[in-house]
Parts: sequence; C-alpha cells; structure tokens
Amino acid sequence: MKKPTASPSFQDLSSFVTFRIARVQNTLNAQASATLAAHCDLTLTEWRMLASIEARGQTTAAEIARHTQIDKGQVSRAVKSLKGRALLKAGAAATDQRQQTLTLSAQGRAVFERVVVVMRKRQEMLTQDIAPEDLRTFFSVLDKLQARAL
Amino acid sequence: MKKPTASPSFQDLSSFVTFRIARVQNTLNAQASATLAAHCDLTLTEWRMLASIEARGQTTAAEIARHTQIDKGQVSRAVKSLKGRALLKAGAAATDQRQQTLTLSAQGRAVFERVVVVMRKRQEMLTQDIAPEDLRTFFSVLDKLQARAL
DNA sequence: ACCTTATTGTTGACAGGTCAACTAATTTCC
DNA sequence: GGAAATTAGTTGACCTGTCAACAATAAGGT
Repeated sequence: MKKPTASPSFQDLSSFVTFRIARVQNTLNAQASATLAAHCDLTLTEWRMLASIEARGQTTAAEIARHTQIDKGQVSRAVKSLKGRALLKAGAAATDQRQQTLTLSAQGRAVFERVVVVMRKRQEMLTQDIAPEDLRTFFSVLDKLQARAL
Repeated sequence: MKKPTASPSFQDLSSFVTFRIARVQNTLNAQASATLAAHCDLTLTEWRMLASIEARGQTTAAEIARHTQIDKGQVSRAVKSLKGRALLKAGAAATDQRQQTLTLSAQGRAVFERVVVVMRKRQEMLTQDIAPEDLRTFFSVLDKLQARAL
C-alpha cells in the first residue's frame, strides 16, 4: 500500500529523463569550464567548435551548428573570435558562395592537441567506474533521445 | 590500416560523454521550453523548481539549488517571481531564521497537476522505443557521472 | 564566552545563450 | 527563365545563467 499524499512523487520527478540530464549537465558543464579555463583561453563553446572542426578537417558554420546543436548566431560570433585569434582559417567554398570553409590553423591544431589530452584524461576520470557495455548502452539511449527530440 | 590524417578523430569527439550530453540537452531543452510555453506561463527553470517543491512537499531555496543544480541566485529570483504570481508560499522556518520554507499554493499545485500530465506524455514519447532495462542502465550511468563530477 | 568559518538568501554586474530580422546566394518547381 | 521557397551567415535586442560580494544567521573549535 502506498503512502497517502505526503511525499507523492519524488520518484516521478527524478524519473524525468530531461530533469536528470539537465542536472548532470549543469554539474559537468561547470567542471568542464573550470578545467578548460585552467589550461587555455577558450570557452566551452569555443572548445566544442574547435573539436568539431578538428573532427571533420574542413567544415562550415552551418554544419558545426547542426553537429553540435549550438545556435548559429553563437557559432558566427565564435568563428569571428577564433579567427581573430588565428586559431582557425576561413576560405571561400568551391560551389556555394554563401558558405565559408573552416579549417584549423597550425596554432589552432596545436591548442587542440594540447587541450584534448587534458579533456581525455578528464573523461577517463569520469567514466572509470562505468562498465564499457553500460557506456555503450548509455550512448545508444542518448542517440534515441536525440532522434526522438527531433 | 588506418587513413593517415584526413579525418582522424570524429569518433573521438562523439565519444566525449560531455559533448554528447550537451548536444542532446540542447535539443531537449529547446523542445521542452516550447512545450512548456504552449501550456503555461513558466520558464523551464520555474517548472523544474515547481516540480522540485512539489516532490518534497516543503523545502528551502538552498535545498532546491542542491537538488536541481540550479544556481542559488537564479533560485532566489525565481522564488520571487513565483511568489509574486501566488504559485508558491513562503513561511518562516522553525529552527533556522535564515531560511524560508517553500510550499506550493493551491494555484501552484493546480498548475503543476495540469502541466505534469503534458510533460509525462512528452517523456513517454521520448522514451517509447527504449527498453526499460536500457533506461535503468542509462540512469545508473547518469548517477555515476554525477557522483564523479562532484 | 569568543573568534573563526560555513551557510542562507539577496543583489548587481556581466558573460553567454536565444530569438528574430536581414542580406545574399542557391535551389525548387512551374 | 523566373517567382517562391530555402539556406548560409551576420547582426541587434533581449533574456537567462553565472559569479562574486554582501548581510544575517548558525555552527565549530578553543
């Protein structure tokens, strides 16, 4: 028999997927920003963009926005900032004159290589007591949520 | 044999737990805000706080901040706003004169009851093609990450 | 008792994110 | 070919989140 109405739905609240993710995300974000600030002069968004560009070798602003789910306005401003610091280079696209191709500069790559080591270490720390199989399940659930959320 | 250096680490990027979570979260947040806006006059933060208070029956601002990982300043302002709309009531605490006890008002509870139905439906939509067992694993991984992240 | 430290909640200042309007280029479809 | 719709990227306005300082209270240690 259930308790009447004293503490009716704490379970319900915590079972909200979005609530749980948001909570973890807030914690992780704060920690990641701090880690980042300690090692380079990049915001979390800038770092993610750098990583996104590095991952693809060459890309465009719109592609970054889609890939990372960062607002395209924000991407635009971050590109300007990163370009100003010579961390990435912009060039004209072959077919489409609207878009500019984005690639890391030598400095940009150097910063990435240096920082990615730290971020990988952090990730290992975060996931060290999680079974690889569980992590795979975790990712697959994230993908399903992503697909469902549009 | 691996490709030389053309697209070296897209796998690596997507394997970053924080990156993946952030991406999903951005998508989910936008969707949740839209859903919320369509059904009531609450921001996502206000909704989470309402849910947090409802879950505990009676609580304090600091407890909400810890529970939801929302900034205490933000909590303070949201409390003021919700109090102004008579969605929650504040009272003096018995033992500690600094804190105020927060409870939902009748209207607050009514709004919660009405909106929680919609949010549950949304959650069912999001999780419908995820096996319950996988969802449990997902939550347990989230918990481990939360614990590791501090 | 006292001094130090920690905690609660509020506030101001600011960085960051979000949204919508806009131009320019491109595609679609008749 | 040409009007309508779509997409890339920029920008301005605004809202939200974050951080640090602060006063008031509480707790701990000597």
